[in-house]
Amino acid sequence: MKPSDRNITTALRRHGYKLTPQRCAVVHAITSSQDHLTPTAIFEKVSQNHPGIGLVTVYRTLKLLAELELICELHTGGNCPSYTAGTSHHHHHLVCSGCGKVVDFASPRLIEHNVVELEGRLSRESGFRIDDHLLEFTGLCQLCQKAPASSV
Amino acid sequence: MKPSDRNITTALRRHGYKLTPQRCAVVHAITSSQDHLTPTAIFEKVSQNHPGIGLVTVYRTLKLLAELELICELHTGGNCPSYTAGTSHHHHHLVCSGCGKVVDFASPRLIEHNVVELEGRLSRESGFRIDDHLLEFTGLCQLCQKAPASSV
DNA sequence: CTGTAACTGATAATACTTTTCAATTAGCAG
DNA sequence: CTGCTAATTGAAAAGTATTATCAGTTACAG
Ligand SMILES: [Mn+2]
Ligand SMILES: [Mn+2]
Ligand SMILES: [Zn+2]
Ligand SMILES: [Zn+2]
Repeated sequence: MKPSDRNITTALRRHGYKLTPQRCAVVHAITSSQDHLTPTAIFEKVSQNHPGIGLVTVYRTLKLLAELELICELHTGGNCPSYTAGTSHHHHHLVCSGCGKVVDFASPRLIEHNVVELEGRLSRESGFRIDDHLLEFTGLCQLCQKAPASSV
Repeated sequence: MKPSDRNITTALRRHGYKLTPQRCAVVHAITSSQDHLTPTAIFEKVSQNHPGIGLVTVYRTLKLLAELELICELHTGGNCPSYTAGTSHHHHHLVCSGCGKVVDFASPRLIEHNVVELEGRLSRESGFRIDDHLLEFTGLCQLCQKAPASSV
């Protein structure tokens, strides 16, 4: 077991969760890759050394690890696609993680300027051709701060 | 038909698409709301004045309008959830819209500083309690710039 | 060891989106 | 105005992703 694995597994134990071979396998699949992996990709990776593991268990473990913030989950969990008019002007989003409400805002020129500069640097370093950027804030809207989240 | 509707419908015609009542209804549902609406919400809204419309048609129309960039689609279409180790340090993402590859990067202190300032302002203006932010660039990785996208 | 609550995996259920295809229709030519 | 035709629609089915149920198994505290 690699040290990076141990960090996570001991954290699991510390939180009172049992250390099953399945959970260890999922952790190892994640720590042993540089990439962001989809649940299915992780399942396939785990299945090699641990045939018979259920995809369900992979989902459960990922959810658990992400909740404990032991792994990085990409994309704000929110209900993914939603649509609105007025795509014309470049803008960004403030998303309520309670009810899903979205507020559009324009980011100040200063930030946009810095971001464009950063785009240039990242592009040079990574070889990506960068087309667009997205600045997104997540939090709780006024209503959801009071009431416990009422979901969409 | 509101002027904002007309903008979109004439654009549709200009691109050679037929102007069906269903499409007009979907466009109107979107332009007549301030919010970002999910496909289902749009379907329900349209169904009121246009019972019998198929959910399929709503999906088709949304896809069309988004492709023509006549409406704003929230969240980078990408295959939503993916996981990686090392959530400890705050970082951001560079995502390939061709193959889904994700590169992590730390944004420069200058940007983080500006963003925190912006958070304060947005919070005051909107009443949101802001918990986190996400800066995401989308583009094409080196491979996908050559080969036509090979999907995940 | 033993007991038990936590955990697993097969299955089913749910949810969301796309495909298929026969019937309908928008919009053009005449 | 017709009449034609390719585009479009909607019902149904299929595909895909995720979650719930539940009987059997297992990690681990005592
Ligand atoms: Mn928007
Ligand atoms: Mn990451
Ligand atoms: Zn809210
Ligand atoms: Zn790529």
